[in-house]
Amino acid sequence: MALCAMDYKATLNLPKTPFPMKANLPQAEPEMLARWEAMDIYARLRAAAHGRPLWILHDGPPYANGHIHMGTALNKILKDVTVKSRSMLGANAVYVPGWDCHGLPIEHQVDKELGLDTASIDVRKAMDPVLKRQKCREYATRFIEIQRSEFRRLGVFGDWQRPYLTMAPAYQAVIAREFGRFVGRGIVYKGLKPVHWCMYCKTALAQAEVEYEEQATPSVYVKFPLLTDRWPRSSAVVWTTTPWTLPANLAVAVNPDEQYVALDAGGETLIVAQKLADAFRKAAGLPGARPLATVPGPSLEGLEYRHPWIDRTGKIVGATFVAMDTGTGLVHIAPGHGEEDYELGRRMGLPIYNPVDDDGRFVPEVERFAGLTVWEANPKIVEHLRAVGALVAAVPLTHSYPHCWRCGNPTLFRATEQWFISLDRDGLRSRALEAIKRDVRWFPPWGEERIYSMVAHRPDWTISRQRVWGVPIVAFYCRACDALLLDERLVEHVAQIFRAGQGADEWYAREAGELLPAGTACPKCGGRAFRKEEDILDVWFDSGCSHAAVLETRPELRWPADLYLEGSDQHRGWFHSSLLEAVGTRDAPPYRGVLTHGFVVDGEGRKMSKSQGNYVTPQELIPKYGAEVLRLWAAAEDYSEDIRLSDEILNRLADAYRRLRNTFRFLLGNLADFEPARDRQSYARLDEVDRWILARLGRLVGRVVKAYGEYQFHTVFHSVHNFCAVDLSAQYLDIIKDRLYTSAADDPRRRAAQTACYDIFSALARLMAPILTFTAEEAWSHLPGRPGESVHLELFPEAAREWLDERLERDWERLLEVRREVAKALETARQQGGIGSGLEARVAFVHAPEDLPALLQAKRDLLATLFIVSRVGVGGAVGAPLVRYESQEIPGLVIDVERAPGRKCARCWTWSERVGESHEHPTLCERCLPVIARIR
RNA sequence: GGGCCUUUAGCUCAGGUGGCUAGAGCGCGCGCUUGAUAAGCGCGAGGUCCCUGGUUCGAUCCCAGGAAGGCCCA
Repeated sequence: MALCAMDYKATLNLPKTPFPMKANLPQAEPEMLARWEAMDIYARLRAAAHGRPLWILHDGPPYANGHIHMGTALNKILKDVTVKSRSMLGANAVYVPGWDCHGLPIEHQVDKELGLDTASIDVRKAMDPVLKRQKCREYATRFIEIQRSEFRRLGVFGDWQRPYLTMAPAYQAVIAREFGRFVGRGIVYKGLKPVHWCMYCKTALAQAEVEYEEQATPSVYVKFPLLTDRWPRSSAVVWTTTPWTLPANLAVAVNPDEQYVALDAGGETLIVAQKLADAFRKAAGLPGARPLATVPGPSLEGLEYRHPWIDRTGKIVGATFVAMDTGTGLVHIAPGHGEEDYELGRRMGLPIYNPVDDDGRFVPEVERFAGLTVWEANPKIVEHLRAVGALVAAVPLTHSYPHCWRCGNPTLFRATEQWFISLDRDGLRSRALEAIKRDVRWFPPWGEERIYSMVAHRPDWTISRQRVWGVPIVAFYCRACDALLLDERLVEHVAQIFRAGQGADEWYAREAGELLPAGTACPKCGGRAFRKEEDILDVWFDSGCSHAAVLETRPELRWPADLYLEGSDQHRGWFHSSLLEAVGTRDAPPYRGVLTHGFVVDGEGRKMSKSQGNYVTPQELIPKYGAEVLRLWAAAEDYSEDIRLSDEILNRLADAYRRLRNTFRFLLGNLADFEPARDRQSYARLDEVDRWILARLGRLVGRVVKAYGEYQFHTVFHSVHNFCAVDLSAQYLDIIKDRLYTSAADDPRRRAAQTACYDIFSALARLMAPILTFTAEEAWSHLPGRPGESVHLELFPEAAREWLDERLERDWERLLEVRREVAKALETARQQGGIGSGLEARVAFVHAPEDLPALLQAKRDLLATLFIVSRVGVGGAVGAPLVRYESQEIPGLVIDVERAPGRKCARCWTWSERVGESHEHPTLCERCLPVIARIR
């Protein structure tokens, strides 16, 4: 009895797999995380990699404040991809994450919670420091917990049980000890430096505590009489918006690259920049002032001037920072009141003069204005300038000026005592510069130039902060004579106390005498009573010590690290502080390589900001796309530049994800009955198309492994995705469907195709595992045979030598070109309604140019399969075709398309003239008959 | 304002040392298939290679200037 058409379907080997098409990532990922946790994947990885060469990515600690954002997510994903890929390349890639715990942002949050963030409260004295530090510690701990679970949710593997924390007592002890090492090198010093100062809160303000607001100020043009007879009654004219800084004036700067003019202003001579002369004449109400002479900037340098009203002289100096957009091109320099002034003053050997006290009042030595606050003094100084004839003009002006974020009042820039590490006293700068060039690889290469010029031009490292939440600067003062007690051995002694006890809290819990070795005496006066320094170390010093506190102390790690991997802002930050710390104490950089990535920006390339409304967070995206799509995003983008993120981008990546997942699924579906040990076919028994795809796979493996080695993850993604979409889905898999489905299950040629599918799947799952961490694992567990317990414990695949067959690749490259032309010919026939499926067609090559006749002849038996049509004629035209197609791409190639002769086989859907030969199965073709016979 | 960097189809990316009708995948449009089916296949339409000059027989690629954007300083 003949089977009806529907029943033949049951005789096919259609794909079958429990690996679902729909990933349902937001739900599935947490289950996978639980599975990894249950098997303790990180410990398993360590055990598996035991004895392999160490490879260390040292984690730059994120700040333990707030939830993670897309930037931190990107960074951690890139680190994870790096670590996982190194592991699969054969290394023992240990990853210890860490957190940066000290510092102002946390302390300020705690101040707020405690109600200490109001004006006129000295935060250092407002409460018991030990108590406050406890609050800060709790705050940091809270966010470490939050961030840890957020990072783990991304699928990042690492030693999450034992991360490093800069607030751990042992770490704090290392910070103190490292500070001591700098002391031992003799390059730690105390000096004056201008900082933002709030005279109402009576505190120094960090950069982050300053807000810029519009403020109305008097701007004045002031004459500084020159002591020269080059011009009659000449004066340098400066312009300033802060008249109160004039008492501290010690120099006047000109730009050596600019031209100046001497203006004749009714018997006196005024010197201003040529470019600003017109604007000056207008502002000064001197339209008639005529230029007497042009003077190059450098010829003004060295001239002496008299202070407008104070009995002292100063000199004109050159400075390239003098701008030509406003003012007169001559800048009044007060080294105690400005950053650039300070740097210039130091270079010129000027004193860092600050005549303003903590209350913002002039000190007694300032005649006329002593006791006045700078704001009270401002108008009086202008008046006085007018009285002594030094005022050329006063112009009211509104400009942005720094204000205190706590009390909202305008701040002063005022020199205060700070601690520094000298960059030049012991050659730290030059050693660091040499290390940058000689000992470190920078990815991308321009990172080298960037950090090089920063180190080359930076001022001495200011390491002090006037705060509580951090590690103290371990120094003492004699109560009797106020002498500074700063000694490496004393610092080390204190560091031991930190290590043995409650970390740096010991500093605050103990008196100086309990911190110093018994019998310590002042070297100056022999006094035995001391007080403690109150400043703490800058957090950049803390994190800069991580190489010492982590790499050197953990037995599973190694100094130096192989790689630091952070955003490009860290050239100024952690890369920089770590380098200075390590070179300063160990004469070598803490890393062999530094990789940087750009910043996350929106779809238009603009920075993300909450106020702009283009800000998205991982917490919003993960429930929608799953962490896997974010991982794919991090890997797909070229991170050496800015990384764009938008709905369209994520949707495209979700599409790409589906394609990759479906490729896995299709491969697995066709491996359902494949037992590698039993069914695997040798290379020699594979079909030609199988050998071709393995050659392609070999190329892919080579390219991808190389790309991982060079951290070129976007190349990995694009290569694999292209392979799946083109080589596999559109070509190989489409071609072998017929063989897989219609052959007898154990037909060696079917097993041959499965052998190729097995190798392809096994390679793809491993190649993508560092990126598609969840999906590769899920798919891997469905691999027939006995796959390892986790794909992450595997190594990357290697291409078998026999796979590479250049002759085969060349032939197939050509055949696939022809295939594309056949597809166009079929499409033409389809448009005319002549055929639907390609199997309804027969194609014939009417003309074929050059190499093609021989090639087509040689491959004629596989052409129908390759083109997925029912018949192919290579011997010229036959009868009147449905369509005659002349190729544009391959000139001279002419293809006829006609309806395939015979009837459609009910089982394999191929058209054949031999359908109907069997009485038992009148709807089957000659190919299907023996298969059915075997199944019976 | 200064230093470093970026700018190739709607999106993500390729385009060694200057020379082709500038490529790929995705997306989009139109078909096919319904035995990868909330899938698969085919065909097709998309680009003043940021702009302006210059060098050159010839520039996406080299040089100069500019625009937009990013990071870090000021």
